Amino acid sequence: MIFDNQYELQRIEKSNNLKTAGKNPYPHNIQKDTSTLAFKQNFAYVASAATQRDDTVTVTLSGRIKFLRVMGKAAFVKIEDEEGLLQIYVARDNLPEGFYNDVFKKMIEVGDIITVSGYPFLTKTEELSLHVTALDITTKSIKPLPEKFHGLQDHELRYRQRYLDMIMNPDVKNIFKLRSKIVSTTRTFMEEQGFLEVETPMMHPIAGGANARPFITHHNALGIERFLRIAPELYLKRLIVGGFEAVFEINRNFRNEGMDHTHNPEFTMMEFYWAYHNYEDLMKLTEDLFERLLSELKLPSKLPYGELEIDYATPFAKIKWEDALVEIAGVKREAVRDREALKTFLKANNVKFDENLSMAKLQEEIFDEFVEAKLINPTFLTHYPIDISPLARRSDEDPEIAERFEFFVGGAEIANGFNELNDPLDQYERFAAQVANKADGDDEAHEMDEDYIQALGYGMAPTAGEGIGIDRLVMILTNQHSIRDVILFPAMKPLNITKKEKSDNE
RNA sequence: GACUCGUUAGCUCAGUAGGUAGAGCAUUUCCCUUUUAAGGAAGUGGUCGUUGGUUCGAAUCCAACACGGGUCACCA
Repeated sequence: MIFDNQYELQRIEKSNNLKTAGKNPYPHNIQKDTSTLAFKQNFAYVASAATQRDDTVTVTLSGRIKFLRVMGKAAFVKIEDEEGLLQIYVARDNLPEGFYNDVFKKMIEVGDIITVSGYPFLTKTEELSLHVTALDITTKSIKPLPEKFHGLQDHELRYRQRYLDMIMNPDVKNIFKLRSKIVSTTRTFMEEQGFLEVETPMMHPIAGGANARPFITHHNALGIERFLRIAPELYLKRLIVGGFEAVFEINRNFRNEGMDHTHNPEFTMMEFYWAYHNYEDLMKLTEDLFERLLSELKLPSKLPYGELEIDYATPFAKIKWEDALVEIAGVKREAVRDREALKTFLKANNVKFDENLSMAKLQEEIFDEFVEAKLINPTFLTHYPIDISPLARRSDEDPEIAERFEFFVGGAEIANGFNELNDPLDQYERFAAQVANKADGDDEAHEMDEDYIQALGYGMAPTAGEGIGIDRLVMILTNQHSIRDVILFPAMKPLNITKKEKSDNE
């Protein structure tokens, strides 16, 4: 039996007693005609009424019992629905003979969902409450709730049992309401800009579009392996080849890598591709999106993020990659394109690195170590080295530079965009180089995607594309510092995994 | 993956010269018809994360493992 502790057994007995008393502990077709919030709004006038009540009206609402204070022949109960708490007053003499003592006190308890009818009144302490004239069980809870004052604190339980977290910490619901609003606002905004929302495969024959290790799954009928997508990029660009000129997708990506406060194995990204536009247009669109989000969410332009304050006033700052290394990291201007000088800089700052790294990778080490965390206000980094931008178009002015930007807020990467490489031969060679890297042991290097090359062979209009991490976007806008606090059911290790199961998988 | 801290009643937490476990809330019984973590009285409730080891004796000391938090690494 899954419910076998003493509290659960007691509650099951109460549930059975309800049945014996002719009351279904799980009835359906509940007719409620108001909510806790509407009750408080609609009956505020009771406070100024002479009798401090209005017993000419009767309303019905449902909620979960969060507090129960029985004082002999009367009780105060706080019930909670989606919108909040409401106090109800239950007195013996207002209920059918015997109901209060035999049913209410014996069979109904904290955690149960009840439906009550009654009229509004003001208590001695001037709290607008419902004076109950009818009360019934709506859903019997056979699991006791955590302690009412401290609630549920344990992070592990909060993530594993999000439903319980939501019951005990109702504020978490606000984060997910905001998340929903952010996604729907983003979707509406993109559609208004003329983008078409599309859905591309989640199961890929080749995991491409990013450098990351994929999850592998199996197709039984075909007897082949599939990879959960690490990015939708290559499919979306096939659609540009096919003739759509502005597409976007908001959906999940899967990366088989470590988990921490900014990484969940499945995460939500918006990617969009815009033909006949360039990455400057993307940056403008990103600014416009943020302005829209702040106004839609009714947020001021300066938002707290932990100890920081982030100023979202547009236009956002722009800084070139090499300038950031010089001005923020403190690399000497003449050293920026000098491999040996970059190594000297890294050594002088006690950064461990691989001596064989290319110049761009050395720059990246410096960037990651000394620049990224300092990009607090929204900032576009531009003029990336081509060497660390395998899918981006080469600059016409400087072949070492990619027409690309990354967007940082609060010291974290939020978006990445660039002019797409549409030269099929150049793309073929870059894939070939990645394949060589893979052969040398880089298990995150791209594989050759011949169909994608074929697609580019037909000609992809000049296109700019961008990916925005939705989870991180939600984090910075809601002042949450763990990705697990913006994902309803974050990935957790399984409990009770046996050693055998584990060794079987190794 | 590394380091580190944690895991004790349903929940929040105490608990070492090593001597078969405590509080508050919850729960059970009783009192109480305007409470606000209601109050008063008396009870029930625990494989002290798991498995081994040291010991006459382990929640406590040791080891391994599991899960979680934090930091780092990985993640353009």
